[in-house]
Amino acid sequence: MKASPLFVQIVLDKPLAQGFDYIWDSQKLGADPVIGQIVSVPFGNSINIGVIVKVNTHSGIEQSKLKAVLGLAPLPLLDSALLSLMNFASQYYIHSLGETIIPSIPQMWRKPERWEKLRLAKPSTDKKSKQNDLASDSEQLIGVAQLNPEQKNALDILLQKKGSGGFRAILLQGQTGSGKTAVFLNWLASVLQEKNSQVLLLVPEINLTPQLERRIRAYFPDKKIALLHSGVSEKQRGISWHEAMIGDAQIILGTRLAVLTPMPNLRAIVVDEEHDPSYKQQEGTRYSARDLAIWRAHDQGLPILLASATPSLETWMAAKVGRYEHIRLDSRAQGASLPKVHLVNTQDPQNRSSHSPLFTKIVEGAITKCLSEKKQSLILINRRGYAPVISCSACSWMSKCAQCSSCMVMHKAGALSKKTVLSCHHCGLVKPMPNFCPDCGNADLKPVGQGTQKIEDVIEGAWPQATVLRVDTDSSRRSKGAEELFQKIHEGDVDIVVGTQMIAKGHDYQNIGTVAVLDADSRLYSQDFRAAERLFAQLIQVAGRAGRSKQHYQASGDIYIETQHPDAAVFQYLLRHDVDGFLSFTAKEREESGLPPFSYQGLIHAEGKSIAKAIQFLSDLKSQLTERGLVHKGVKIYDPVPKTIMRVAGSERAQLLIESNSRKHLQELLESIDHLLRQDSQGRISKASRIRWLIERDPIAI
DNA sequence: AGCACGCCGACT
DNA sequence: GTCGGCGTGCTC
Repeated sequence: MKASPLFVQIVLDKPLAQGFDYIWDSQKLGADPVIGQIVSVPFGNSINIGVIVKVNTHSGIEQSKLKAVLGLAPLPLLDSALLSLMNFASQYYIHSLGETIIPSIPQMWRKPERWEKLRLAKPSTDKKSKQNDLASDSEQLIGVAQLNPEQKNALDILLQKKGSGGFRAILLQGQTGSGKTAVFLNWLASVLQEKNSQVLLLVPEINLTPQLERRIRAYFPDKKIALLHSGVSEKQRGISWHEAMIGDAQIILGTRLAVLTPMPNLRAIVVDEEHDPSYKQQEGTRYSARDLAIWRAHDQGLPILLASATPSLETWMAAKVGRYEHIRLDSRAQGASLPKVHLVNTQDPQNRSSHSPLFTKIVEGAITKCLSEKKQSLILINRRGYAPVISCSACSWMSKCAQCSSCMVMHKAGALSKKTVLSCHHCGLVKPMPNFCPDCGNADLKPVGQGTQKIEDVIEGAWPQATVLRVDTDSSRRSKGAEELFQKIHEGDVDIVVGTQMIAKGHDYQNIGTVAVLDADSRLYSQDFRAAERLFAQLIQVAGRAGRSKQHYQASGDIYIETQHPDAAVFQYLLRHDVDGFLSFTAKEREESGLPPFSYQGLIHAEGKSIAKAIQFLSDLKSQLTERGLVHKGVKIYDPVPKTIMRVAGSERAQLLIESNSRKHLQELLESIDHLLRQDSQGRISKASRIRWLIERDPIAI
C-alpha cells in the first residue's frame, strides 16, 4: 500500500456536473482505491453512495474541506467497458455521470448500512434447481430441427462469422408469428455454447408477458437467467443484477434498465420489438436503451440483433443503406395466415350502431358471428375509464382537473375506487363524482365520450349471453395483475375481451376470431410526427393477435379498424400488411420535411409556476444562444411553445425544440445550453425565474 | 437534489 | 413576540 495520502474523485447521484474529492485511507479501508469501485461517502449531512472515477495523489480542494471515504461496497468494480458506456450516456444525454450510474444500481446495493450483511451473506448456490420446475412447461420448444427453411436461413446468416471486429448490427424483420423468437433463441443458444459467455435480451415493458420468460427457461434449462424488469421484486432484482455482474448468470433478460447492467462476459445482444417506445426512458437520464445497446455492442465489438415486425424508421433506414444487415422472415411460421383487415368508415351513416356511437353494425356483426362460432373477440379502445369527460347540460362546465390542463375522467364504481369518481390521468388526482354541477347546480351531468368501462357496459347490454372481460390498468390492478386476466382468456371462459393497447402486447391468443379497434383515429390527431408510425406498429401488432392460431386448418381471423379516414396512408398500407411500403412512404415524408431520422433533435423542457414565465425563460435562452453565436448553420431553434398538456400537477410547462442536420452541431449546442443554464441555476432550477429545466436528446414525443 | 441559513408576513 | 414562507448558497 502506498504511503503518501491518496485522493479519489467520486461521482454522486446529483444533478451536479462535477465529481467530489475525498481522502482515501488505505489502512482503514483495507484496500487501494480503484476506478469503478462503489463506495459510501459523507455528503452534506447524509451518507451517499458514489463511484470512484479518478485516483490522485493531490487534490485541488482545500485540505480542511475534504472528508474521507467511509466504506466499500461488497461488489466487484464497475469494469471499464461499463464505465465507458456510462460516460457516453452521460455526455450524450447531458446528465451527470453520477445520475447516470447510480440509478442503474439496484436499490438493495445502494444502502451502505446493508453492505456488511451482504458481504457476509454466502453466495446463493441453489438457484438452478428452482428454474427447472418452470422448464417443464415446454409449450414452445423449437429446436433447430423444427425451424422452417426461412428461419434456418436466417439462423445461418446469424451464425456466419463476419470479419474480425466482432461488431454487427442486424435487423431481423418479420411479421408477428413468423418465428423471430425461435430464430434468435437458437442464435443465442449457439453463442452460449462458449463457456461462461453471457447474452443480453432486452424486451419492452414486459411485466405482462411471463410467456417469453417461460419459453426461455424451457429453452435453456441449464442456464442461469437474471431477470431485470419492473415485475421483479426489489430484492430479486438486486440478486439478479449481482449474478449478472459476477458472471454467474448467462442470460440477462430485462427491460430498458438492463442495458446498463455490468456483464463481464457479454457476447451478444438482442433487442426484441426494437421499435417499442418503452425503450426510451422518460425520467432521469432520458436514454434510449436500444440506442445504448447498439453503442455498447459497437464499443465492445459484439453482435446485436434488432427484432421487430414493424421496425422503427431509424433502424429500417440504417438497414436500407447497409449500415445494418437485414434479415427478413416473410411467412408465418406455424401455418397461421395473415388476418384480413377491414376498414370500417364511421362516417358512413349506414354503419351506425344503435348501441353506441363507437360501434358500427359491421363490427357488431363480426362479434355476433364470432360468438356463434365459439371464438373470442378482442375489442380495443385506447381510453380507460367510463367517459373521458363529464359536462353540464345547462352551463358550460366540464370536469377539468384543478391542477392540470386536462379533463378528469369518469370512472364508475368498482374500478378505481368503491364509488364513482373523477380521476385525472396526468396527476393522479381522484375526487368523488359530483351530484350537481359545481358551477350552476344543475343535476344533469352528462358523460361525454366512451372509455373501456362504458364499452364493457355496452357490450354486456348488446350480448347479454356473452362473458365479457375488461383488461386495462384499472382492472389488472384490482386482480392480482394482468397475468391472472390473461389466464382467464386462455382458459376460454371469456367470449369478449375489452381493453386498452395492453391486450395487444406480446400475448399469444389461440382462439381469436375478431379484433376490433374502436376509434383508431384518436391517436392520429396528436401533434407528434411519429403518431402514424406508432399507430401503424400497434395495429400490425393487434392484427398479429387475430391471425395467431396453432391449428393449421383454422381460418385466420379478421381485424376491423373503425376510422373516419379510411383513405389515410397508415390504414391503406395496413390493409395490405405492407410494412415496407409504409416505412418507405413515411421515410419520404420525413425527408421532405427534414424530420428525424433525416435530422437530429433536442428538446429543452421548462416548467414553473406560470406558463408565461416558462415561455419567457425559453425565449431568453433562445436569444442568448443566437447572440453568443452558438447556433451553427443547419441548426434550427423553433419558438418556445406550451406543452400539449400545459399544466400538470400545478406547474405549467413549455418546451423548445432544436433540430439539426448535424449530430455534432446539435450535441455541441446542447452542451453549451447545459453550461449556460447551469451558470444561473441551482441543480436544474434557474435562480432568477425559478424555472425547472431539462435537456432531452432524441425526444420521442414532441 | 437536499439542506441549512437567513430575512419578512400572520399567528399563538 | 415566534412559526414558517421560500430565496440563496453549498455540498468534497
